[in-house]
Amino acid sequence: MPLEHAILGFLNFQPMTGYDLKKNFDRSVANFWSATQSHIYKALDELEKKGWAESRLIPQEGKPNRKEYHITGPGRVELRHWLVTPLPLPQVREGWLIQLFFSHESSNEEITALLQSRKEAIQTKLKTLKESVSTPKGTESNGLARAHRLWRLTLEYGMAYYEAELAWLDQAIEQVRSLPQLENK
Amino acid sequence: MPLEHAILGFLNFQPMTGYDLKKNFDRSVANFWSATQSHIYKALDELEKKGWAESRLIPQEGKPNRKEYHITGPGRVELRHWLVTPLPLPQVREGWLIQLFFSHESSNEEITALLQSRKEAIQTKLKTLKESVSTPKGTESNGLARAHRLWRLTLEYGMAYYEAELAWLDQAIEQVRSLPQLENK
DNA sequence: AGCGACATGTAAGCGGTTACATGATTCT
DNA sequence: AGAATCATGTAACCGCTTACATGTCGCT
Repeated sequence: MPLEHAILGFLNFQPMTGYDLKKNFDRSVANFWSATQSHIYKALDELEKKGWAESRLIPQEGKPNRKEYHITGPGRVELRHWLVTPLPLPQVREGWLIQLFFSHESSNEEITALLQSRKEAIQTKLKTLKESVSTPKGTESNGLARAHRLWRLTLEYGMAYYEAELAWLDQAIEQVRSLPQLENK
Repeated sequence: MPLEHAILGFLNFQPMTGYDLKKNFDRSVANFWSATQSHIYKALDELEKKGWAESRLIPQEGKPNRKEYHITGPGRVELRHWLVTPLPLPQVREGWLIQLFFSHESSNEEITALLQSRKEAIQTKLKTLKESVSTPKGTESNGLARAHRLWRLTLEYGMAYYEAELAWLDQAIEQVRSLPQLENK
């Protein structure tokens, strides 16, 4: 389960509360894995049950108490093991391809509009990705070079992916324009 | 919900049982949307509740009875509407990018092996896609040209996607090889 | 004798989302 | 006065998967 292991990954860096984790998710891995607060809290319970993390209460004044989780020995072992174990390719699930597939009764213009709207959505996604890669947040100090380059790689993956899709969309829009029109209707 | 609408798409072509639908899913859209039998039966119940499909029992001898579903008027309206309504981009969820992101404590060799194994998985996926595009199953007769070309487009999307990922993988493997090694360990 | 095609479903569980609930402090 | 930040969770639901259950016919 990537969520649990992502949490372990963060805890391996430093102890955190569920709240801290949420912020870290949003800041660093939201591009390829988002998590809701409630989901994170559930996962933390699970991690504690499995003995991969432990929590301790840190009382605070004026603010709610912190329930800080830290990774355990077995947690580190598990994390290291998971990190080098290839994940199976999950089932592809692209609803909009279903639309395209069954669009033979739509007009060429309707299909083009559908593809065009997807193109715009992808373009804005690509734009925000490009912005986040050009603003290197965080202190790029001493030992971080390695982690930083891996982080960049994940961003580059996203960009390559979106750019490939845009190229396909352009070509698909061209093809749809020259499709034989429907007879009936 | 793409599953329900995919079923409507098939029923719009001709009346079918859950069993027939499963076969059609496996044959034609499995590349981008797979469905289990149990899931299809549930969705058919739903469709009937919503009035988008109706069933009738066709007794058979020697074989189990067929419960054949056909699309209704409102079902057709719904399908046409859904087909031209852009879907929101779903959350990206790539577990293996989580692995890459947290791999800064793995050795360069371990990271390369991970990417390499993904490369092989993608290559076999691409190969089967290429095979299915070169064996044009089904009668390519008169009115099918339009539907057939849309089907081809979906396959081309898959191929473009996998090829882009392979290109990225090659480049990523190169980069990882030249990463500064870990100090500690 | 055993497997695959034909045909229908139920039940349990899992990963994830959305909505709800609470409450002090600090900044605008 | 109102919003944002800090901080924790529960409950309900949803889409989907996996496992289970049943039974005939025809082919090898």
